[in-house]
Amino acid sequence: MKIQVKDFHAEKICHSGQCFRMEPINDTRLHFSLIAHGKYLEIRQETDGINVSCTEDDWDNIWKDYFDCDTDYGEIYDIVDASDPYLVKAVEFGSGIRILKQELFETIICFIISQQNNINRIRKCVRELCGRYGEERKNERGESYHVFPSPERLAACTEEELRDCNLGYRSKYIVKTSQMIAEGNIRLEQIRSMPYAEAREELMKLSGVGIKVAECICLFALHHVDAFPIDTHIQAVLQQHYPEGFPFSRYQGYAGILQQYAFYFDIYGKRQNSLSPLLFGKNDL
DNA sequence: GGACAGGGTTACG
DNA sequence: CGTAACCCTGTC
Repeated sequence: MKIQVKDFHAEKICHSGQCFRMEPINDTRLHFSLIAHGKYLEIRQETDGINVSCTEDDWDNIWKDYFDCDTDYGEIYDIVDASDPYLVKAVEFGSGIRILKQELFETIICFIISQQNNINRIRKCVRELCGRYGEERKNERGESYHVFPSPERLAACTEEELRDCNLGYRSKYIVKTSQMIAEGNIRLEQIRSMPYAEAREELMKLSGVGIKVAECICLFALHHVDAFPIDTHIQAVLQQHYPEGFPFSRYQGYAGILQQYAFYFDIYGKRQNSLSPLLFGKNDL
């Protein structure tokens, strides 16, 4: 099914570090698979939108919102301070990145895994976790895929079992956090309806969730767009380009999105950076 | 081939 | 409140 949508760059989204179950198909740069909400989706990049492998119903009920398609990301360019060359460049470089609305439990676990870790390895860990503990299903072509495991399933794992997924010391956090959620001590339903500050505070009660991970969960699952996770990259950016402080008040309602663009620019924008398997550019579709 | 770092958090002192 | 320790793998 063909979807007309502006400012949608599948490849950049895939590598932006906010999601870990979207992958290139056959190392292409235009064709991607994604597993979420128990479903398998393929996305093909077109010049004026994307082609998706789902029914119209699923697009309307699931994916449209998942990709935040009701938000006009073109607005971002208009509100960025034209006299801030760093941000102008970052936003230009990251154009087409959207902030996804991912599932809460999955996002919690993925970002616990993300600490002291890099994107490729996070992907590998998550793939392993899903392969072992996620329910198996078949896509339209009869190929099997695994959905993200339930809190109950992960709560039943021992720390040692999870270590086999190369999770290291994070295994303990994942068992504990899954147990807290499965036993109902922390209620995800409630967190979903909380305002940003409250949700962040509640998330930090989970084992292995500190301020940075909580901010990531707020931004990439709960769509609190003022969340502003500060990792080592962003820390360096703030020090280098905003010694007087980042103008948060100017960018209310956009801080998280700008953070994501800055993060992406910092990782891939410098060409000599070996992390970058590809050279992205503005006209690089 | 060993050392180091990779989107931090916890548990100490 | 600052800082070591946590685990593993890809990279140089």
